[in-house]
Amino acid sequence: MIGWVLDCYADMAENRMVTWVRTGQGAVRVIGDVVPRIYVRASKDRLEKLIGDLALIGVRDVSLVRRRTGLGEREREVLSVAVRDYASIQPLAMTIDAWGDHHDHLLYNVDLRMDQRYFLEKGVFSMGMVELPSMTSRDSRLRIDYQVPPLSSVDLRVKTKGVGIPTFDDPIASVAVNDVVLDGPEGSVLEQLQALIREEDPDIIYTDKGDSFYLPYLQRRAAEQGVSLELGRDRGERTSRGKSFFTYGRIVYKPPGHKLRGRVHIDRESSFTFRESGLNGLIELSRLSMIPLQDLSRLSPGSAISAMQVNEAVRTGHVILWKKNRPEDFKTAGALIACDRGGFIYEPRVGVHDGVWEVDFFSLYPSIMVVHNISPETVMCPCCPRSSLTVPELGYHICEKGQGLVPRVLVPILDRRRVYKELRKQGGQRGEMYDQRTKALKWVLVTCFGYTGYRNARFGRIECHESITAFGRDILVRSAELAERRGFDVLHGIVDSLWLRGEGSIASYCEEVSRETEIPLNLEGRYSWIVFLPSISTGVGALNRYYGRFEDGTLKLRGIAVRRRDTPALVEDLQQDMLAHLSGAGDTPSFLELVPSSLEVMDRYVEEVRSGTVDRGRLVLRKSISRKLEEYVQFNDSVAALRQLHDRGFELQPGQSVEYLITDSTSGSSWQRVRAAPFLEGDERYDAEKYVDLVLRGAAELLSPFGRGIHELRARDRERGSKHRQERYV
DNA sequence: ACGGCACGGGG
DNA sequence: GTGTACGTGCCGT
Repeated sequence: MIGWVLDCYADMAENRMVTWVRTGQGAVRVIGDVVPRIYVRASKDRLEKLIGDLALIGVRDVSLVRRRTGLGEREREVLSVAVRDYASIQPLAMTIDAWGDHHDHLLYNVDLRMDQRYFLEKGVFSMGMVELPSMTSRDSRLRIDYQVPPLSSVDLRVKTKGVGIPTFDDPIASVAVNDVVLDGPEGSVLEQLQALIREEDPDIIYTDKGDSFYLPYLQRRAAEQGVSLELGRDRGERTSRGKSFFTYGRIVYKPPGHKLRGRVHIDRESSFTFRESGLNGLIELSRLSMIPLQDLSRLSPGSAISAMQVNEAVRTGHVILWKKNRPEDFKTAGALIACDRGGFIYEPRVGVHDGVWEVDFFSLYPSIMVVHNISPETVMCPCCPRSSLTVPELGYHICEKGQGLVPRVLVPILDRRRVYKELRKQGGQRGEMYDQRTKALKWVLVTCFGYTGYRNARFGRIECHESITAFGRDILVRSAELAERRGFDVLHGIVDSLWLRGEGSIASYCEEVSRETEIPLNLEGRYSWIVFLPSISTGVGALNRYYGRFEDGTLKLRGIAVRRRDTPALVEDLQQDMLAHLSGAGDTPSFLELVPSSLEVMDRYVEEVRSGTVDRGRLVLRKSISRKLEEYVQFNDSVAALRQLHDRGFELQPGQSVEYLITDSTSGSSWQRVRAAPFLEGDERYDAEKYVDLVLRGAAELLSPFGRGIHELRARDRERGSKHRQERYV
């Protein structure tokens, strides 16, 4: 019988691996074994002593084997220690670790995932095809035209009885499974739900906020009603702990995961990869990283690339150094940053420009890593001190002898992304599927660069990060020079993109640059017009704030309010409406002609705000919080809203968002100043003048290069106000 | 004037 | 298990 690997996890009590395989006849549970091994590197004498010491505490299944303990190194003798009890891996490692320090010995393969160990040993992988009952692989990980498993799914939606923020004490109002709505007495709803899930037997259950609220809520209600609720195919949920952590330059909150057994729970809210690239994106990354779908849905693309690197290392005879250091030590700035000047930026020419070409490199940073063989073991490798391959500006030499781990992992990813893009262009029913795979791979590629500079990454190294950005700057500068030589005017350039104006052949320019740099430079499009915005503080070109209209009519917007998460719907709508108005222009003169009339769009918004009739929901601001209420040292709108929530017994974790309406922006009292969104009833007075100012700012952001900055628009507003008053008196 | 605080990026 | 550093702008004191 043939099936697909749906899920895999360790049964810690029995020291066995449980794999769920989806066959034509449904899902089958397969029990398997893997003996986890940890490895110790030490001097010969020390290893002899370790063998004796381990025997004293009852660990006798040890042997000397040959493995690579570092990238680019030859195999050496290490001690392999079999750990029969899955729960003892960490404790045993800590015991051994405590017997000496890192001068005496180093430990390896301590913190590998159990599913990863199992898959690597069996030669199978998540979402791959296997033959039962032997669990032998009938699939190949890097196949492009793989057969996608026929997964069935249901959508689970829960409604609670109660007002404001739902709590575990609210009874269930209704539960919907796809289109079937279950309501009535709570106990009966839960029993019907159980029966329905058993009958439908879906492979995937989709929820929104299933992790952060609804699954634990349903369990709690079931316990309260004295009924049992089992949403998986086997008993028990695999839960983890919620956490706030620092990433992407800010704090985010990750709720505890609620993973089912034998069925996959995907919480759309807590799955970045699903949101960005759908089920096909998840499946693609699950196959490549060998991380089970359900786990992967809760991980970042960075974890996926990291897993791919670990897998590649293990397959090529490496053992993986134990990462004990947890991320409490933040980077001490200084020397590191001095070397790293980030991506190169041409100062944009502020204002509107027409007939502008935009060209972008295809996955610039990952391509650089491949073309220039950048990897932790290849940059300043000990084997090629006189290598002719060097990094611009920095002079680091790069290994000439072999391809590094990072490029080895990247090549198939870049190839796949290119092929999927081509397949998508050919059209057909599978277009959407290829598109999703492309998006998933794109994210993996983006984070791969970030990981090289991440101190907690397994294969990170700051010199790699520096080298990549140095090559990037060099490539962009050379490309800009080539453009100028062909008579193009370089209006703006940032990291992997250039904006050019001129009469030359853009196609042959792209060809030339692609040939010279060995990295494809693609034409993103031609703008009818594009506006580069100034920085308010410095007045000169802002790097990443622009909006433009492509010749096919689509808009490209960066860095302006519509793109920000904290912008209220009102201001977002304002900018969209103004942009729609401006997109009627086809060139610079007609654009400038439309600027005055675009202010009429703004005027309508101002009037609506002052009339007091704006739907309160459109005025809600959302801010993510970086700390707990008591840790804030400065009073502001968010803190006011947090206090309100606190007063009513709700606490938010760092990384969660707070939403509120501004009711009196000048008030020092929390309840006067804002109204937290969960307590909104829809008829409260809002601070109209505050919102008028937000509208003016939204408009000024777009029009500041055209004599309509915030000061001008405020003055105009005051003037119109006094004119209105005069008219009324006349 | 200055520190506290939050946001974006890429398709 | 969690990409980086940085520019930017608003707000409160």
